[in-house]
Amino acid sequence: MSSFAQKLVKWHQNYGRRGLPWQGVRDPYKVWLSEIMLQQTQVATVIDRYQLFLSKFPTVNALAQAPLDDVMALWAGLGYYTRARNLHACAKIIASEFNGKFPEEPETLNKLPGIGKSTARAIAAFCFNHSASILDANVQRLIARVYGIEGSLKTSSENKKLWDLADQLVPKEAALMPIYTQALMDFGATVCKPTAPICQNQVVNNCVYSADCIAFKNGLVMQIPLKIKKSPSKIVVSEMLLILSQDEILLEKRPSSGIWGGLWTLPETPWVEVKSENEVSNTSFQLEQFQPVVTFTNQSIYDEAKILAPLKHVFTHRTLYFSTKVVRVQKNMVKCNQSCDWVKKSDLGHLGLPTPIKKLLADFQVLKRVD
DNA sequence: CTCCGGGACT
DNA sequence: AGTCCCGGAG
Repeated sequence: MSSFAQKLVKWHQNYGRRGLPWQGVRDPYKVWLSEIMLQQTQVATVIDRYQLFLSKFPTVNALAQAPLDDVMALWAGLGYYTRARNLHACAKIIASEFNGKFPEEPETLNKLPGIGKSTARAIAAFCFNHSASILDANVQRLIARVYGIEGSLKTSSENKKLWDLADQLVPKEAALMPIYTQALMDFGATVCKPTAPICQNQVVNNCVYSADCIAFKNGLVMQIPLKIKKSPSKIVVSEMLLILSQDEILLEKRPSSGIWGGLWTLPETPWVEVKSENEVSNTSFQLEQFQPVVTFTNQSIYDEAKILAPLKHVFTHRTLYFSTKVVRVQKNMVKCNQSCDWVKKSDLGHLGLPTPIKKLLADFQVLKRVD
């Protein structure tokens, strides 16, 4: 075994994370689900949702047969909703084309929707002892530091270098692949962290790679991996309508792609870009901007509605400010198109709602708080 | 409050 | 290179 893998596995025996519900699991369905959830999402957030998801959809066939809306509802709040749509699409393919059994080769897994190269290898390693390395952000950071790779990890040459190194470091015994792969993830998450890695602690630096790590020996740990400047996010403004009639609320189903794709939101105007935060409060909207989705039989219903102060929500590279008009109506005072539906307040829990909308409805006591 | 981290897809 | 969200850290 390479000394790298040896050290890592030994470290994991003593200090690896314990008690996570997907650890030690070899069932490809469960491993796949956990890996997709853990993409871009922290462990603490995933734990409960993973259990909930499995209790609702115990098998890949159960997931494949579920309506997409049910899957979206269960995913709501996790973010990156393309993952949920791909998850459902992938389950259908596994059920129909693979007889409900996940393929074992990373190359085959990688062709399925939502399963990239690294996730494919994680599934293959955990479930089938496949001897190929994962390369998620944790592993990239670890290898880049140990080998002192100072340039951008995004360039194709540096990226290839990382994959090559990662594969060279894999243990020879295939039976060690599950534990080694888990160890890679744990080490990046708890020792070779993006901020405050263990080796930067002046008192106790017990990192097993300190003697080998080029970044550590050259004092470059915090410079690696090179952080790319992100382009400033645009500021957009919108207005939403909280339309209530008795125990029902009017919601709009968003198109399946784009922001909050496939989720249910309040009817809203198109998002208007403004140049600075100052312009947010003096951006005004008109009833016509809700067409063709929603209109009222009487203009005054809109004009006289109470308006709530703008709320802020930050995306990767959009910052949204949305104000909300609250309208209480009879249903026949509203005209809406196909993308809208009246939903009973008691049914809101079954729908996929974006986090800020959920929060707004909870604050407005339309939706009962879940936490 | 602001900032930052984290894969797949196009 | 740009598009997708959220929660935790600071």
